[in-house]
Amino acid sequence: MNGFVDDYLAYLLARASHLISGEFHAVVEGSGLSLLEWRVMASLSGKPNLSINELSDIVLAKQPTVTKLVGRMQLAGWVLRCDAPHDRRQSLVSLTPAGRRKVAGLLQLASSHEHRVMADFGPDEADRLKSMLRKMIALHRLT
Amino acid sequence: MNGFVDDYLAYLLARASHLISGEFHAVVEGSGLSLLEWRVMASLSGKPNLSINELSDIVLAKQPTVTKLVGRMQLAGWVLRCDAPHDRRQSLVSLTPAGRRKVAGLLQLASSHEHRVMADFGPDEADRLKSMLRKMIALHRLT
DNA sequence: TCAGTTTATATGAAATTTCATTTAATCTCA
DNA sequence: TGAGATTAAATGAAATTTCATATAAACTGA
Repeated sequence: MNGFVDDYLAYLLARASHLISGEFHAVVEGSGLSLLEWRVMASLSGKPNLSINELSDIVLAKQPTVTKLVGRMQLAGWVLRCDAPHDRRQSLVSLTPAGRRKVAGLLQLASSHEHRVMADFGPDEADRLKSMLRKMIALHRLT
Repeated sequence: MNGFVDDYLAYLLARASHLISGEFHAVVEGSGLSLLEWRVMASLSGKPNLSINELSDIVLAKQPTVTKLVGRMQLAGWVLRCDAPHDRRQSLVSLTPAGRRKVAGLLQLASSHEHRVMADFGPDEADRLKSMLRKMIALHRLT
């Protein structure tokens, strides 16, 4: 395919990620969210709230990017900011009811998209892929 | 770790890609290149030239982004543009001698970084990971 | 051949991201 | 306790990316 990049692990990861996420982003954008907004909302969906720093780690974006993104999402009515009880430097972000509703459907769609992607591999092979990725993430974790 | 996103294939791919590329980007940026510039130069390193469209496919960026990126890289003296002999709409990008020199060292470093990453897995397991990624890329190829 | 269509790249304006810095709160320990 | 160090988030300016569209060249079929 592309010479060097065709066999380079970092590139294979980037391209696979780009393609798989890209397929689902058609759905996400159809519902009026950007990739990053979707990631923020999906991350918040299980939890009462997350700080800006936690969010920027999870969504793989820089802190000022997330601060501004959250500002826009707050204007759009999907999230809410409040001060943390024990550390007033932190600003905790949580989903509004509207945000919760908005993300609920997408979570279903994401899950079925994932099933379709994994169906091309055997269930064993798909699990093996996931655990290799988890291992790689754990080994290279920054913290 | 992060609830939903912790078991979601698209996210595992994105995070693994982000971490592995991120490690090497420290090196890349140390040599005065951005991630995208490095991808452009690595892609060109095996070939006489590539068109803007081919490049934007390979480096996973949009066409106007690449047009402007290549403009900046040309000013910096790393690449050159020339018209395609058979289709004058195309603009073919190639490395300058300075660009070729610049990328040569990085290719070495990239390769040894990749070896270090893969060493955490057995050689068989690492190859299995790569071929699963290749298969996934092939199955979801856009063209 | 030439009108209409498609394809490749460029471009301007708007939106987003990033860098560097600031602000404000918390921690540390002499 | 309080001065200095550290941490969390916000901010302004600059750089980059994106969207929509423009431009120009190459096809296509009557």
